[in-house]
Amino acid sequence: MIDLKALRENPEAFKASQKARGEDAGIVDKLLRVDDARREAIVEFEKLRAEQNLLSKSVGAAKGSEKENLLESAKKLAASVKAADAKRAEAEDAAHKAGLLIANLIDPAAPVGGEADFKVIETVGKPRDFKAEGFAPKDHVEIGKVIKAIDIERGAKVSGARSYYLTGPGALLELALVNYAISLAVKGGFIPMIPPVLVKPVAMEGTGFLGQAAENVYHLKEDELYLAGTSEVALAAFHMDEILDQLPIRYAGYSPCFRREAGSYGKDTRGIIRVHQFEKVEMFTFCKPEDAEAEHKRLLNWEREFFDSLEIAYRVIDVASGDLGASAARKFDIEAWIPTQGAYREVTSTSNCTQFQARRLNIRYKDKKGTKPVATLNGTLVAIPRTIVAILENHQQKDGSVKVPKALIPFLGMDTLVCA
RNA sequence: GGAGGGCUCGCAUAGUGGCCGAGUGCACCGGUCUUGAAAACCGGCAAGGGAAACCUUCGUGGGUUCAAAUCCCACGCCCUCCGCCA
Repeated sequence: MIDLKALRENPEAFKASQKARGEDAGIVDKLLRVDDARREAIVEFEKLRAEQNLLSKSVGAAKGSEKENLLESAKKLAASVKAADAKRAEAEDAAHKAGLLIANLIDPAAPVGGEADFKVIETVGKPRDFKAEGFAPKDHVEIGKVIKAIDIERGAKVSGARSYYLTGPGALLELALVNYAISLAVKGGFIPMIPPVLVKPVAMEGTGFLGQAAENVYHLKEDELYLAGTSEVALAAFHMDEILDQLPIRYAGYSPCFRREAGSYGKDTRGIIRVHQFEKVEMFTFCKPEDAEAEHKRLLNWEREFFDSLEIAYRVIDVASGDLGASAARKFDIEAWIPTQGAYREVTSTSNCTQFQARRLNIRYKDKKGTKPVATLNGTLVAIPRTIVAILENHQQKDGSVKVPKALIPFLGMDTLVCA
């Protein structure tokens, strides 16, 4: 939810933000109108209600025929109070619904444009030169078969397209990555969490996933629950309706993630780059709004450290306005080099959601001036399938085996994944 | 799935139709006293909207009533017992 006061004071900023996202700017004016109507209805109702409260009190004190007379007018008043209340409820509902449609105000520092208009902030490491080493790299599907780490055929047989089994070394690799990521997170002061992934509409809506992103969410109609696409949902909602007194609070959530991948037909159909279910360790921070920007950099740095230690070339991009989620004011992605694609591909993503989610979820803190929504931020520490892709492809050797990056060896218990 | 008990301002509780937005204790914050602390005493202390008057909120949503924390209905959550499953 955006700040309605800020909207009233500067609607142009919100229109510009909507435009930069490639979304409807007209809903800004519409929201202003319904918000006016809402406030009018509230004033009208409160006026009548105050009158009724007064009158009611005098009824209790009165006696005899005076009481009869008072009762008479009180009854009439009760009817108009009821009507005004209904009108108020309707106006509030309309304003609330209109409010939910507007995405978070974009950080003016974010590059404006579509998916392709990102800015490269930094490129780290050099893509490995397989030509110089004298062999052509295999893609992760092939390597996965050779070392028996990934079984996509059987994944499709059992669960359909975009499903897979991690087998033997693949399964061990996931566990090692998760343990490594969690150990780093704990060292960094994050509280590790294993959150529910089955969540209520309020959590989904509060984190901004029921707008534009709704088609990518699994919905269990029978139970009116959703399968979350990221533990961000349950971590954000953890403190719903609370007033937090020590900030920042940092959690590292480990959970499965579910994505319908609607509208991505034909994209990344090979391998495990884009799948319906995967595990992820996600960082999540609640902090003061004024600390959010610095915290965003911190989350990015933790992501960077993680990828540095996997010895994989990557770049960091500043995601363009048109490619931001509804909740994000700004987003940085890490893209790892994928040799067989000759391209950098997204492996992590960190978003500054400013006070947008906290306003919807009613998560606040107190300072001298009053109670205000906190800021929330999230960032991927490790998303398993894409990280496995990056490791297998970047660390493959001529003989078909895969070298394990040093940092991961203690967690995996071996330094090479060999051909089965 | 069945039976019962509960849900009030951080915690514990009081409150069975108007004097209740709501008392008390603990915790917390400020002050007096003290070398300092404790104790004692005094004051403050739920949230939201509003410039204010005032309005809203006693799990949630409906209803009855001039008036609901209080009466009625539905739902949610927690606890106990039974059944079922592990």
